[in-house]
Amino acid sequence: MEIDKYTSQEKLLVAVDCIIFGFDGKVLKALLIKRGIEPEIGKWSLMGGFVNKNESADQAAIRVLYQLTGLTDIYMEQLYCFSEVDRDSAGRVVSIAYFALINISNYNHQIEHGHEAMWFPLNEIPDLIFDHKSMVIKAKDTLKRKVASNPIGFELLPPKFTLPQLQNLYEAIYEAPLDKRNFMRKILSLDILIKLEEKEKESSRKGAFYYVFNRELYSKFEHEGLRFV
Amino acid sequence: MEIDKYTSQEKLLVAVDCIIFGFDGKVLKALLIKRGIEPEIGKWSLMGGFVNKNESADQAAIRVLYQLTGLTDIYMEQLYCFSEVDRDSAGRVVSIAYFALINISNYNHQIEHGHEAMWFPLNEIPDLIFDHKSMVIKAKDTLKRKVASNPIGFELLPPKFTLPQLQNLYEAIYEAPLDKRNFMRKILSLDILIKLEEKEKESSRKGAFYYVFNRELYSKFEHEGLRFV
DNA sequence: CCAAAAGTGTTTCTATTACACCCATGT
DNA sequence: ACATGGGTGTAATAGAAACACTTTTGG
Repeated sequence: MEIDKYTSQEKLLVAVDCIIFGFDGKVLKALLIKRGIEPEIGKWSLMGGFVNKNESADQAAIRVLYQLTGLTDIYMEQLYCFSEVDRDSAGRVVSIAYFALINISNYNHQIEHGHEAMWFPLNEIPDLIFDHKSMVIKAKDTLKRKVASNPIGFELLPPKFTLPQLQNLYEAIYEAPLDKRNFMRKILSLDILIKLEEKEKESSRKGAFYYVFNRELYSKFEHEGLRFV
Repeated sequence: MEIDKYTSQEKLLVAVDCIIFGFDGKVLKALLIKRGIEPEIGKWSLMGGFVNKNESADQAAIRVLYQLTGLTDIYMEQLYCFSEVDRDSAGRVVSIAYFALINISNYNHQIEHGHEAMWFPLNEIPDLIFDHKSMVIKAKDTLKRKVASNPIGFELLPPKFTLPQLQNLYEAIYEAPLDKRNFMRKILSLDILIKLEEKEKESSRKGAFYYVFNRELYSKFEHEGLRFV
């Protein structure tokens, strides 16, 4: 049984596309796939799929991401709805773009999923189908803006991370160097990180202390009241 | 002739809904209409309509606004795409919400358009159909955030306005009083307003100088580099 | 002459920036 | 012993916040 009292209205195909960001310690990357269906089969593309009648766009984005990468429980946020009439050369498709932030090491483990997926540094994104390039650009802008006042950068790092790692991340997002002392002071003054006794010893002889982000400490602020950079 | 190679995919109804903000000199308001179609006919609602196959969501929003108010050339921005499966009780409709900023005196002139439209102060919004209330709330949040770093507040005022009027607007949006001297200094230091010789004499005996926003002066900054408050 | 709103400066405080050396450790 | 990246403090500057009186003019 289906209710639908809006007869004689034109329906449209509705899709989701995901800009998946990852950080390898040095540069920000986006995950792309070789498109598996016509048209434009074989070209690089964002991960996407259609929204079914029984699911919301959020649910579709989560499903698509899971089907194509096997990933669950990842940070995802609606970016923008792209709806130019001719944006898809094969039909009228409205696409709701999402951006996702993932800890890149979580995905390299499960690349065996078989899809031809590949990480591209953001300044080496190849030609993409349709309007996917502008989706990536908008996602990058939005990330840059949001990361300054929301605690979402942590989503791109492992649960335990060092301050130099966090700083590298911010430098990659801003494409600008930051002062080590000022950065440390500012981040620590927010009082949302917990310092562990343990040290990361891979990338230096001295070793850098691990920290974890503490959501409880952050939630005191709630209403976007923090400046991270 | 119609191309559409994505056969066997479910299509959905796609709509736009507009949160129209106005400012009467004292309080921020939203323009609502009594819904003219079933279901929920006669209840208060945002202005909305379906997206046709041959138009983008932006175009649909502009069209809907024109059809319902007669207004053209107004500031409008995509807010968010609402797509919960049950958001519309009469069928599966994905709605792309837009917010519009208008100079309220432009619309009071043409209220003869016959639709049962009415301005409501933002803190006196009645019950609205579907998820329209959450659209209004999100629009208000977004406006609050954007107005701090983008020169969009001016869209809510007449072309010529006084600094006290501008301050009242910011106070209404922030729901907080601002210091007159600090506000004036900050706004004028941005160097994007041009002072006219003319004074507004309605609201005080002394009269307040008119200013106009100068888009050329602003465009030097471009990349969201300004803080208005 | 008075009520009502416009306009005007200075000081305090807080946040941001700039900057250079020592520390710990594995090889 | 040395090379490598981690960790630390202080001074200068700029921006934000607090604050009260004078000006204009229509009635």
